Amino acid sequence: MTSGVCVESDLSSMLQRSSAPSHHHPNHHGYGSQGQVSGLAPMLDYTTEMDRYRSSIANFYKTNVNMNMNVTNFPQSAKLAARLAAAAPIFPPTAARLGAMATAPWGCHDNMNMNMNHPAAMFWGRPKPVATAPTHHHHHPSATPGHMTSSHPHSSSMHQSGGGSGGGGGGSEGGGAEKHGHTASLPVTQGTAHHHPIAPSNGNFLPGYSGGADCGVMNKQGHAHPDMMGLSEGGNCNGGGVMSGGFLGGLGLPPGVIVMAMGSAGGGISDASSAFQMTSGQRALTDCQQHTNSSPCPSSSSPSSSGVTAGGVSLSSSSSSSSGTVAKRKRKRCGVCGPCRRLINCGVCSSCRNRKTGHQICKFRKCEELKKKPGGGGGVLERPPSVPAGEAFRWFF
DNA sequence: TTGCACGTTTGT
DNA sequence: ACAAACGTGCAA
Repeated sequence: MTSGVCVESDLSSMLQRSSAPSHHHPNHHGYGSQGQVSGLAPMLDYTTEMDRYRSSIANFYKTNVNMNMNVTNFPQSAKLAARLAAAAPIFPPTAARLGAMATAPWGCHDNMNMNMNHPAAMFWGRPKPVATAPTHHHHHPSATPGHMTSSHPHSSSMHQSGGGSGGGGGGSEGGGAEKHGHTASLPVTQGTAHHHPIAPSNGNFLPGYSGGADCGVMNKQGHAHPDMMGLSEGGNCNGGGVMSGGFLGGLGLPPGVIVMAMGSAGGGISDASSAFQMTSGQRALTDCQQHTNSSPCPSSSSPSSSGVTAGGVSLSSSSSSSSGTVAKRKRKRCGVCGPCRRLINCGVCSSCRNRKTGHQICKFRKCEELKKKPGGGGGVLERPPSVPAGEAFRWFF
Protein backbone atom coordinates (compact mmCIF):
# COMPACT_ATOMS: atom_id res chain seq x y z
CA MET A 1 0.00 0.00 0.00
CA THR A 2 1.21 3.37 -0.57
CA SER A 3 1.22 5.70 2.21
CA GLY A 4 -0.63 8.21 0.33
CA VAL A 5 -3.48 5.98 -0.21
CA CYS A 6 -3.64 4.65 3.19
CA VAL A 7 -3.55 7.83 4.91
CA GLU A 8 -5.87 9.43 2.71
CA SER A 9 -8.47 6.89 3.09
CA ASP A 10 -8.16 6.52 6.73
CA LEU A 11 -7.81 9.97 7.82
CA SER A 12 -10.04 11.47 5.36
CA SER A 13 -12.71 9.02 6.11
CA MET A 14 -12.35 9.73 9.71
CA LEU A 15 -12.60 13.32 9.19
CA GLN A 16 -15.54 13.05 7.05
CA ARG A 17 -17.25 10.95 9.49
CA SER A 18 -16.56 13.19 12.30
CA SER A 19 -17.25 16.39 10.62
CA ALA A 20 -19.69 17.70 8.20
CA PRO A 21 -18.19 18.11 4.81
CA SER A 22 -19.09 21.63 4.55
CA HIS A 23 -17.15 22.43 7.57
CA HIS A 24 -13.86 21.56 6.20
CA HIS A 25 -11.64 24.37 6.53
CA PRO A 26 -9.72 25.30 3.51
CA ASN A 27 -6.66 24.55 5.38
CA HIS A 28 -7.76 21.11 5.92
CA HIS A 29 -8.59 20.41 2.48
CA GLY A 30 -5.38 18.66 2.20
CA TYR A 31 -6.54 15.88 4.32
CA GLY A 32 -10.10 16.36 3.98
CA SER A 33 -11.85 14.28 1.54
CA GLN A 34 -10.66 14.82 -1.87
CA GLY A 35 -12.21 17.60 -3.65
CA GLN A 36 -14.67 18.25 -1.00
CA VAL A 37 -13.00 21.36 -0.28
CA SER A 38 -15.60 23.73 -1.07
CA GLY A 39 -13.11 26.38 -1.22
CA LEU A 40 -15.48 28.96 0.00
CA ALA A 41 -16.40 27.22 3.11
CA PRO A 42 -15.78 29.85 5.65
CA MET A 43 -13.69 28.97 8.51
CA LEU A 44 -16.66 28.33 10.47
CA ASP A 45 -15.30 27.30 13.57
CA TYR A 46 -11.79 26.64 13.25
CA THR A 47 -11.32 25.58 16.75
CA THR A 48 -14.25 23.36 16.66
CA GLU A 49 -12.99 21.82 13.61
CA MET A 50 -9.71 21.23 15.16
CA ASP A 51 -11.21 19.64 18.13
CA ARG A 52 -13.16 17.36 16.04
CA TYR A 53 -10.23 16.54 14.10
CA ARG A 54 -8.18 15.83 17.07
CA SER A 55 -10.69 13.56 18.50
CA SER A 56 -10.81 11.72 15.30
CA ILE A 57 -7.19 11.17 15.35
CA ALA A 58 -7.25 10.09 18.85
CA ASN A 59 -9.80 7.53 18.08
CA PHE A 60 -7.88 6.50 15.17
CA TYR A 61 -4.94 5.66 17.27
CA LYS A 62 -6.81 4.52 20.16
CA THR A 63 -6.78 1.03 19.05
CA ASN A 64 -3.23 0.77 18.18
CA VAL A 65 -1.78 2.31 21.05
CA ASN A 66 -1.91 0.11 23.97
CA MET A 67 0.45 -2.34 22.75
CA ASN A 68 3.14 0.03 22.20
CA MET A 69 2.92 1.64 25.44
CA ASN A 70 4.74 -1.03 27.16
CA VAL A 71 7.92 0.64 27.45
CA THR A 72 9.02 -1.63 30.09
CA ASN A 73 9.47 -4.22 27.54
CA PHE A 74 12.43 -2.53 26.25
CA PRO A 75 15.26 -3.31 28.40
CA GLN A 76 17.62 -1.59 26.22
CA SER A 77 15.60 1.42 25.99
CA ALA A 78 17.50 3.08 28.69
CA LYS A 79 20.65 2.59 26.85
CA LEU A 80 19.15 3.69 23.72
CA ALA A 81 17.74 6.70 25.30
CA ALA A 82 21.09 7.71 26.44
CA ARG A 83 22.41 7.23 23.05
CA LEU A 84 19.72 9.14 21.48
CA ALA A 85 20.00 11.84 23.93
CA ALA A 86 23.50 12.27 22.88
CA ALA A 87 22.48 12.45 19.35
CA ALA A 88 19.57 14.54 20.19
CA PRO A 89 20.51 17.56 18.28
CA ILE A 90 19.36 15.95 15.24
CA PHE A 91 18.31 19.10 13.80
CA PRO A 92 20.49 21.52 15.43
CA PRO A 93 19.11 24.44 13.68
CA THR A 94 15.73 23.38 14.57
CA ALA A 95 16.30 22.65 18.12
CA ALA A 96 13.75 25.08 19.11
CA ARG A 97 11.49 23.78 16.56
CA LEU A 98 12.01 20.39 17.80
CA GLY A 99 9.95 20.98 20.80
CA ALA A 100 7.09 22.00 18.73
CA MET A 101 7.50 19.18 16.44
CA ALA A 102 7.58 16.67 19.08
CA THR A 103 4.46 17.79 20.60
CA ALA A 104 2.44 18.89 17.78
CA PRO A 105 2.24 15.63 16.10
CA TRP A 106 0.11 14.12 18.65
CA GLY A 107 -1.78 17.09 19.28
CA CYS A 108 -1.73 16.19 22.82
CA HIS A 109 1.08 16.82 25.09
CA ASP A 110 -0.14 14.05 27.19
CA ASN A 111 1.12 11.81 24.62
CA MET A 112 4.51 12.92 25.14
CA ASN A 113 4.36 12.14 28.69
CA MET A 114 3.17 8.77 28.17
CA ASN A 115 5.84 8.01 25.82
CA MET A 116 8.29 9.42 27.99
CA ASN A 117 8.08 6.50 30.18
CA HIS A 118 10.57 5.32 27.93
CA PRO A 119 12.92 7.94 26.91
CA ALA A 120 13.78 6.07 23.89
CA ALA A 121 10.29 6.14 22.82
CA MET A 122 10.72 9.68 22.05
CA PHE A 123 13.29 9.24 19.45
CA TRP A 124 12.70 6.62 17.08
CA GLY A 125 15.20 7.92 14.77
CA ARG A 126 18.47 6.43 14.09
CA PRO A 127 20.86 6.43 16.84
CA LYS A 128 23.12 8.82 15.24
CA PRO A 129 21.44 11.26 13.11
CA VAL A 130 24.29 13.37 13.87
CA ALA A 131 25.58 15.57 11.25
CA THR A 132 23.08 17.07 9.05
CA ALA A 133 23.90 18.40 5.76
CA PRO A 134 23.02 21.98 5.76
CA THR A 135 21.17 21.61 2.66
CA HIS A 136 19.11 18.79 3.70
CA HIS A 137 18.38 19.79 7.09
CA HIS A 138 14.85 20.19 6.17
CA HIS A 139 14.40 16.62 5.63
CA HIS A 140 16.07 15.37 8.62
CA PRO A 141 13.69 16.55 11.07
CA SER A 142 11.04 14.60 9.66
CA ALA A 143 13.04 11.58 9.37
CA THR A 144 14.09 11.17 12.83
CA PRO A 145 11.10 12.05 14.67
CA GLY A 146 9.12 9.78 12.68
CA HIS A 147 9.49 6.93 14.96
CA MET A 148 8.02 8.58 17.78
CA THR A 149 4.76 8.20 16.32
CA SER A 150 4.10 4.82 17.43
CA SER A 151 4.22 5.69 20.96
CA HIS A 152 2.20 8.72 20.64
CA PRO A 153 -0.74 7.17 19.28
CA HIS A 154 -1.07 5.60 22.56
CA SER A 155 -0.92 8.65 24.38
CA SER A 156 -3.40 10.25 22.27
CA SER A 157 -5.68 7.42 22.77
CA MET A 158 -5.14 7.56 26.39
CA HIS A 159 -5.79 11.09 26.41
CA GLN A 160 -9.07 10.74 24.89
CA SER A 161 -10.26 7.61 26.34
CA GLY A 162 -9.32 9.10 29.54
CA GLY A 163 -8.86 5.77 31.03
CA GLY A 164 -5.89 4.74 29.16
CA SER A 165 -5.66 1.32 30.53
CA GLY A 166 -2.64 1.08 28.47
CA GLY A 167 0.05 -0.92 29.94
CA GLY A 168 2.49 1.26 31.48
CA GLY A 169 1.30 4.08 29.52
CA GLY A 170 -0.25 5.75 32.31
CA GLY A 171 0.90 8.83 33.43
CA SER A 172 4.42 8.66 34.13
CA GLU A 173 6.29 11.35 32.56
CA GLY A 174 9.64 11.03 31.21
CA GLY A 175 12.21 13.62 31.38
CA GLY A 176 12.22 13.37 27.70
CA ALA A 177 9.06 15.19 27.45
CA GLU A 178 10.57 18.14 28.96
CA LYS A 179 13.33 17.97 26.63
CA HIS A 180 11.03 18.46 23.85
CA GLY A 181 9.01 20.92 25.55
CA HIS A 182 6.07 18.73 25.31
CA THR A 183 3.66 20.92 26.89
CA ALA A 184 3.58 23.74 24.65
CA SER A 185 2.21 21.75 22.11
CA LEU A 186 -0.28 21.45 19.76
CA PRO A 187 -3.24 23.31 19.81
CA VAL A 188 -1.34 26.37 20.01
CA THR A 189 0.99 25.68 17.33
CA GLN A 190 -1.67 24.75 15.08
CA GLY A 191 -3.50 27.68 16.00
CA THR A 192 -1.37 29.64 13.90
CA ALA A 193 -1.02 27.25 11.52
CA HIS A 194 -3.09 26.08 9.06
CA HIS A 195 -1.43 22.88 9.45
CA HIS A 196 -3.62 20.14 10.00
CA PRO A 197 -2.82 18.33 13.12
CA ILE A 198 -2.21 15.28 11.25
CA ALA A 199 0.23 16.63 8.95
CA PRO A 200 2.54 17.62 11.63
CA SER A 201 2.28 14.43 13.39
CA ASN A 202 3.26 12.40 10.57
CA GLY A 203 5.88 14.62 9.56
CA ASN A 204 7.68 14.47 12.71
CA PHE A 205 7.60 10.93 13.23
CA LEU A 206 9.13 8.24 11.47
CA PRO A 207 7.28 7.18 8.64
CA GLY A 208 7.54 3.79 9.77
CA TYR A 209 5.48 4.12 12.71
CA SER A 210 3.41 6.86 11.73
CA GLY A 211 2.94 5.18 8.56
CA GLY A 212 1.69 2.17 10.20
CA ALA A 213 -0.86 4.00 12.06
CA ASP A 214 -1.88 6.29 9.39
CA CYS A 215 -2.03 3.72 6.84
CA GLY A 216 -4.36 1.69 8.69
CA VAL A 217 -1.77 -0.84 8.61
CA MET A 218 -2.82 -1.05 12.00
CA ASN A 219 -3.08 -4.64 11.62
CA LYS A 220 0.47 -4.86 11.98
CA GLN A 221 0.53 -2.71 14.91
CA GLY A 222 -2.40 -4.44 16.06
CA HIS A 223 -0.55 -7.39 16.87
CA ALA A 224 2.10 -5.27 17.57
CA HIS A 225 4.51 -6.84 19.56
CA PRO A 226 5.32 -5.84 22.88
CA ASP A 227 7.68 -3.45 21.64
CA MET A 228 6.05 -0.60 20.15
CA MET A 229 7.86 -1.03 17.12
CA GLY A 230 5.34 -2.47 15.06
CA LEU A 231 6.33 -0.59 12.16
CA SER A 232 4.80 -1.46 9.06
CA GLU A 233 6.96 -0.89 6.20
CA GLY A 234 7.42 2.45 7.30
CA GLY A 235 8.50 4.00 4.24
CA ASN A 236 5.44 3.29 2.46
CA CYS A 237 2.83 4.97 4.26
CA ASN A 238 4.55 7.90 5.42
CA GLY A 239 6.14 8.69 2.38
CA GLY A 240 8.23 11.66 2.26
CA GLY A 241 5.07 13.46 2.44
CA VAL A 242 4.56 12.81 5.95
CA MET A 243 7.75 13.95 7.07
CA SER A 244 7.65 16.93 5.11
CA GLY A 245 4.45 17.64 6.69
CA GLY A 246 6.06 17.87 10.00
CA PHE A 247 8.55 20.08 8.71
CA LEU A 248 6.09 22.16 7.19
CA GLY A 249 4.93 22.99 10.50
CA GLY A 250 8.24 24.44 11.23
CA LEU A 251 8.69 26.04 7.94
CA GLY A 252 5.26 27.24 7.64
CA LEU A 253 5.14 26.21 4.11
CA PRO A 254 2.24 24.67 2.46
CA PRO A 255 2.35 20.99 2.81
CA GLY A 256 1.94 20.43 -0.78
CA VAL A 257 5.06 22.24 -1.57
CA ILE A 258 7.17 20.29 0.68
CA VAL A 259 5.89 17.10 -0.42
CA MET A 260 6.58 17.86 -3.91
CA ALA A 261 10.05 18.80 -3.11
CA MET A 262 10.67 15.70 -1.20
CA GLY A 263 9.34 13.61 -3.90
CA SER A 264 11.53 15.04 -6.47
CA ALA A 265 14.50 15.05 -4.31
CA GLY A 266 14.01 11.58 -3.14
CA GLY A 267 13.27 10.43 -6.55
CA GLY A 268 10.33 8.77 -5.11
CA ILE A 269 12.12 7.43 -2.23
CA SER A 270 12.20 10.46 -0.31
CA ASP A 271 10.88 9.25 2.90
CA ALA A 272 12.63 9.65 6.09
CA SER A 273 14.98 6.98 5.28
CA SER A 274 16.83 8.88 2.76
CA ALA A 275 17.02 11.85 4.90
CA PHE A 276 17.99 9.70 7.64
CA GLN A 277 20.64 8.05 5.86
CA MET A 278 22.13 11.20 4.85
CA THR A 279 22.53 12.27 8.32
CA SER A 280 23.86 9.13 9.67
CA GLY A 281 27.30 9.18 8.39
CA GLN A 282 28.66 6.02 7.05
CA ARG A 283 25.56 4.11 7.20
CA ALA A 284 23.79 6.66 5.31
CA LEU A 285 26.34 6.44 2.77
CA THR A 286 26.12 2.82 2.56
CA ASP A 287 22.51 2.87 2.05
CA CYS A 288 22.75 5.32 -0.63
CA GLN A 289 25.18 3.35 -2.49
CA GLN A 290 23.28 0.24 -2.14
CA HIS A 291 20.27 1.77 -3.56
CA THR A 292 21.83 3.96 -6.00
CA ASN A 293 19.04 3.45 -8.35
CA SER A 294 16.49 5.17 -6.39
CA SER A 295 18.09 7.32 -3.88
CA PRO A 296 19.61 10.56 -4.81
CA CYS A 297 22.46 10.20 -2.52
CA PRO A 298 23.81 13.59 -2.84
CA SER A 299 27.37 13.20 -3.77
CA SER A 300 27.49 11.29 -0.62
CA SER A 301 29.75 13.65 1.01
CA SER A 302 32.94 12.10 0.05
CA PRO A 303 32.70 8.52 -0.70
CA SER A 304 36.08 8.55 0.69
CA SER A 305 34.45 8.45 4.00
CA SER A 306 36.97 6.26 5.49
CA GLY A 307 36.57 4.61 2.23
CA VAL A 308 36.39 1.50 4.08
CA THR A 309 33.12 0.24 4.87
CA ALA A 310 30.66 2.25 3.17
CA GLY A 311 31.96 1.69 -0.18
CA GLY A 312 33.32 -1.66 0.56
CA VAL A 313 30.53 -3.47 2.06
CA SER A 314 27.52 -2.06 0.61
CA LEU A 315 28.99 -1.98 -2.76
CA SER A 316 30.22 -5.40 -2.53
CA SER A 317 26.81 -6.64 -1.92
CA SER A 318 25.29 -4.70 -4.67
CA SER A 319 28.17 -5.05 -6.97
CA SER A 320 28.20 -8.65 -6.24
CA SER A 321 24.95 -8.98 -7.92
CA SER A 322 26.21 -7.18 -10.89
CA SER A 323 29.68 -8.50 -11.10
CA GLY A 324 28.75 -11.84 -9.83
CA THR A 325 31.97 -12.13 -7.99
CA VAL A 326 30.54 -11.71 -4.65
CA ALA A 327 32.98 -11.73 -1.97
CA LYS A 328 30.67 -12.93 0.64
CA ARG A 329 30.58 -9.93 2.69
CA LYS A 330 28.26 -9.25 5.44
CA ARG A 331 25.27 -7.53 4.17
CA LYS A 332 24.15 -4.45 5.87
CA ARG A 333 20.83 -3.37 6.97
CA CYS A 334 18.96 -1.43 4.42
CA GLY A 335 18.16 1.14 6.98
CA VAL A 336 14.85 2.04 5.53
CA CYS A 337 12.58 -0.84 6.20
CA GLY A 338 10.38 -0.85 9.20
CA PRO A 339 12.55 -3.11 11.25
CA CYS A 340 15.62 -1.15 10.44
CA ARG A 341 14.01 1.95 11.64
CA ARG A 342 13.38 0.56 14.95
CA LEU A 343 15.82 1.59 17.50
CA ILE A 344 14.74 -0.42 20.36
CA ASN A 345 15.00 -4.07 20.89
CA CYS A 346 11.86 -5.72 21.96
CA GLY A 347 13.63 -7.51 24.68
CA VAL A 348 11.33 -10.43 24.52
CA CYS A 349 12.11 -12.19 21.32
CA SER A 350 14.52 -15.03 21.27
CA SER A 351 17.18 -12.92 19.77
CA CYS A 352 16.94 -10.41 22.50
CA ARG A 353 16.78 -12.96 25.17
CA ASN A 354 19.69 -14.84 23.82
CA ARG A 355 21.70 -11.93 22.90
CA LYS A 356 24.77 -13.29 24.45
CA THR A 357 24.68 -16.53 22.69
CA GLY A 358 22.55 -15.78 19.75
CA HIS A 359 24.42 -12.82 18.46
CA GLN A 360 21.37 -11.86 16.60
CA ILE A 361 19.56 -8.65 16.29
CA CYS A 362 16.12 -8.36 17.72
CA LYS A 363 13.69 -10.11 15.49
CA PHE A 364 11.64 -7.07 15.21
CA ARG A 365 14.58 -5.15 14.07
CA LYS A 366 15.83 -7.58 11.61
CA CYS A 367 16.16 -5.92 8.30
CA GLU A 368 13.72 -7.05 5.74
CA GLU A 369 16.42 -7.16 3.21
CA LEU A 370 18.61 -9.33 5.27
CA LYS A 371 15.83 -11.72 5.79
CA LYS A 372 15.85 -12.41 2.16
CA LYS A 373 18.25 -14.79 0.72
CA PRO A 374 21.41 -13.04 -0.22
CA GLY A 375 21.44 -14.20 -3.75
CA GLY A 376 17.76 -14.03 -4.12
CA GLY A 377 16.22 -11.84 -6.69
CA GLY A 378 15.62 -8.38 -5.65
CA GLY A 379 18.26 -8.77 -3.09
CA VAL A 380 19.47 -5.50 -1.98
CA LEU A 381 18.21 -3.69 -4.88
CA GLU A 382 15.09 -2.22 -3.73
CA ARG A 383 14.36 -0.49 -0.66
CA PRO A 384 10.99 -0.70 0.53
CA PRO A 385 9.32 1.39 -1.99
CA SER A 386 8.31 4.56 -0.61
CA VAL A 387 5.38 6.27 -1.87
CA PRO A 388 5.51 7.13 -5.45
CA ALA A 389 5.75 10.76 -5.94
CA GLY A 390 2.31 10.82 -7.29
CA GLU A 391 0.90 9.09 -4.36
CA ALA A 392 2.62 11.25 -1.93
CA PHE A 393 1.28 14.15 -3.65
CA ARG A 394 -2.12 12.76 -3.52
CA TRP A 395 -1.91 12.96 0.12
CA PHE A 396 -2.66 16.52 0.17
CA PHE A 397 -5.66 16.34 -1.96
C1' DT B 1 11.04 -24.78 7.67
C1' DT B 2 12.23 -22.44 11.71
C1' DG B 3 14.97 -21.41 15.57
C1' DC B 4 19.31 -21.55 18.01
C1' DA B 5 24.20 -21.23 18.70
C1' DC B 6 28.68 -20.24 17.10
C1' DG B 7 32.17 -18.08 14.16
C1' DT B 8 33.28 -14.08 11.96
C1' DT B 9 32.99 -9.49 10.37
C1' DT B 10 32.25 -4.70 11.21
C1' DG B 11 32.13 -0.51 13.75
C1' DT B 12 33.21 2.17 17.95
C1' DA C 1 39.11 -4.61 23.11
C1' DC C 2 34.46 -4.84 22.96
C1' DA C 3 29.76 -4.82 21.31
C1' DA C 4 26.61 -5.57 17.67
C1' DA C 5 25.08 -8.12 14.10
C1' DC C 6 25.48 -11.14 9.78
C1' DG C 7 26.24 -15.86 7.88
C1' DT C 8 26.00 -20.50 8.42
C1' DG C 9 25.41 -25.11 10.20
C1' DC C 10 22.78 -28.04 13.11
C1' DA C 11 18.79 -29.64 15.63
C1' DA C 12 13.91 -29.86 16.32
